[in-house]
Amino acid sequence: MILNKSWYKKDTVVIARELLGKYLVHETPEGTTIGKIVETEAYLSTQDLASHSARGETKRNKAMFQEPGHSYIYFIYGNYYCFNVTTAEKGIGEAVLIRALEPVEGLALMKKRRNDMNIYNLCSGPAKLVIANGITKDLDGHDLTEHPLFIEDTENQKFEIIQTTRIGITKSAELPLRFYIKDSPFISRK
DNA sequence: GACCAGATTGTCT
DNA sequence: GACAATCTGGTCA
Repeated sequence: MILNKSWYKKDTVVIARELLGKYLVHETPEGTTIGKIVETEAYLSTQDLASHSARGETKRNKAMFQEPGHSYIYFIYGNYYCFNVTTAEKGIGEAVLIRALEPVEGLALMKKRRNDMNIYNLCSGPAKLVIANGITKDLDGHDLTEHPLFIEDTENQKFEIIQTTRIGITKSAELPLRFYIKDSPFISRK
């Protein structure tokens, strides 16, 4: 079942935790890929200088200020895209970065896109999972309750959640806003 | 118009 | 473990 709009109406940090274990599904002409979310990071509006929204809305981060439950995809380091789920009310500017997935379906397609045979290296990083799932900038601002890109609920699963500091940032690096499933071999970094 | 930092990855040591 | 590659948006260093 696709997570509906009302599911996204809660605190960004709560969503970051609850997205763990959910399925990210992308349907393309080449086939469908599904990955279980095993690692996320929350980016807040205020008191979070690492967030793109810290200095207000611009053309680039526009999607971040939409209603919750949309995608925010941005280009970084000249080569890569990162995929976020928007949260918080329209105009606030918060989001959850999806950092790693456990491949569930469409493994052959993911391998083809990633040019790599090792499943532990297919989606173990924010830019890697974007490539493996064929996500493009065209999907920036996409409503994640609609096809072809959406997040699906899963059966109740039991796992322990680890909360720690975020990765790859210099500002507000001390904030404990990163979450991942304990002992998952598919996360980006320990 | 120019300059610089950046929510990363792959490659080399 | 260290660092280069690569380019766009935001700021004016």
